[in-house]
Amino acid sequence: MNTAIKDAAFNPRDCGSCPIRHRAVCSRCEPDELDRLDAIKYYRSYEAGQPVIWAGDHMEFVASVVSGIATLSQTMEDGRTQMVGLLLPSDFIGRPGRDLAPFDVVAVSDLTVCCFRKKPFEELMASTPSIGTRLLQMTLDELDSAREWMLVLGRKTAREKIASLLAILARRDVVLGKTPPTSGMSLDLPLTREAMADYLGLTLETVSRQISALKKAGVIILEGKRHVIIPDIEVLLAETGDDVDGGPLT
Amino acid sequence: MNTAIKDAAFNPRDCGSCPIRHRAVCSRCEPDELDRLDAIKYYRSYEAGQPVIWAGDHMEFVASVVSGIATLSQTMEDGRTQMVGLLLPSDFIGRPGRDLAPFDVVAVSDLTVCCFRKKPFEELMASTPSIGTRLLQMTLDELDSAREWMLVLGRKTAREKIASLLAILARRDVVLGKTPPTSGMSLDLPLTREAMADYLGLTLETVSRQISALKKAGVIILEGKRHVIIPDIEVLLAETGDDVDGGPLT
DNA sequence: CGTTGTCTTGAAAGTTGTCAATACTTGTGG
DNA sequence: CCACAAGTATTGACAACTTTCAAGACAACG
Repeated sequence: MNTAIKDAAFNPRDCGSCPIRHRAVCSRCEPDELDRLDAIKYYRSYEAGQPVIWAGDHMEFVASVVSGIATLSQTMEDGRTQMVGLLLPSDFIGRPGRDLAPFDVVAVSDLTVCCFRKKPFEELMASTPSIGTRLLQMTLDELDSAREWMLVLGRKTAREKIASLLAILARRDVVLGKTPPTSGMSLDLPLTREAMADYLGLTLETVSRQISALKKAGVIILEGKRHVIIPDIEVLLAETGDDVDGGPLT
Repeated sequence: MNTAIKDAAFNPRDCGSCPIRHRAVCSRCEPDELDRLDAIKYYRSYEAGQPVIWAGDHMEFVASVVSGIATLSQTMEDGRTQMVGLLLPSDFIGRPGRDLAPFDVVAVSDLTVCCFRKKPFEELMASTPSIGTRLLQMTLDELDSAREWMLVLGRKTAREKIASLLAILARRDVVLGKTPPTSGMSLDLPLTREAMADYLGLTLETVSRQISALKKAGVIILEGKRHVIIPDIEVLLAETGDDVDGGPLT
């Protein structure tokens, strides 16, 4: 709750100071296009744990994640759930041209999103190629990572799954400049054991056991439950089962 | 091989008679736009089993599947492979704006594709909104189905996976008008047991056993190895583990 | 008619899930 | 300030499911 207020510290009316200005769906817009987007945008915040959208809901808006983390997931009748996406700042929520949400979206941390009413956004997109082009690029990237995740879900062992998740989180922190890709780097887990299990297609007990196993093997060091130190990044990458040619974390 | 020749029976220079004209990436093009696409297109055929692209290759073209079936898949160093897409007529291969292929593409039946050299296609896309718009729509659809498949891979049992695959194939035949969605409908499996296993994240032995189990339970009837009769479609859908509200095969 | 690729089935082993008990952390209220 | 409750995480024992290894059936093809 405090976080949400703090995160809204930039001027919510000024796209120029927006922290996701250069990566979100609007990143290719010219100043005049940005003005038109500005006219239909509004911010919305959710507390950690709150639902943003339920599968089957009518979507009245599309949105960009400004700060915080949300998950995209699917739940079966008997309660089994599978996460199908992790939404980080600059990621896009919703789909122009469809009005029923196919998946649940839940805030896992305090979350602020920049919403656009769907109808005006669709009209704007039709007249503004730079939005559609950027959205296509983002969607193709997401499709590639969904397909990479299918390999993890379908073919990797529990231990490889955990190592893969840690490697992904490490790579993301490096890309965002949070830490250099050195040995000895550390990272915070943004997810509970249960959320990790939902991401990886495992039970939370198996997640816990495999994290303990990686700790016992010296691949990672735990500080508390959520902070991980990686003594040797290459050792971690070797545990993912992936090809490691072409250098680490590229 | 005969198939490839037969499939090329329509005039390959006339987009008007193209069997995927109304569903492929070009489906929204006006006649003049089609002429420009026409100028950079060429057909290419592959025999069943042949590779179309290897992961890591430079992509010199993008393409639409005209006839036949191809798979998109990923292989680990030790040989474990996961299929991440099934490419059917009208599906798009390749990605504007990237020149290394992220996945292997293999023809599983005789295959004919309509290729566009990548550079000219990208230029044309920049000046022809109807292509980009259609490609965005197709990519969003593929992303949704990739995410649905993540639930299958991560959370379903072997039996549910087989039932889900059969349900998908049945739904596709209904949508294409090959058969009405009646009880007693039948379908041909376009994949070997091994390819099904790669799609479902199973071994081919488990695929075989679960097909036998569904047969023994009366959910399906086998005629030969590749032809399936579905006595009661709702019984099959119940085996998928999915919610079946809202009518079958919708 | 043998070869090859595909498919089925069995038995044993291994991995992961299930059920259960316990510990740790945090926040609330007495 | 302490006690308690709730949420989160760890660990053990056992069960269940899927894989692995192996043998053999079946069909297509030269």
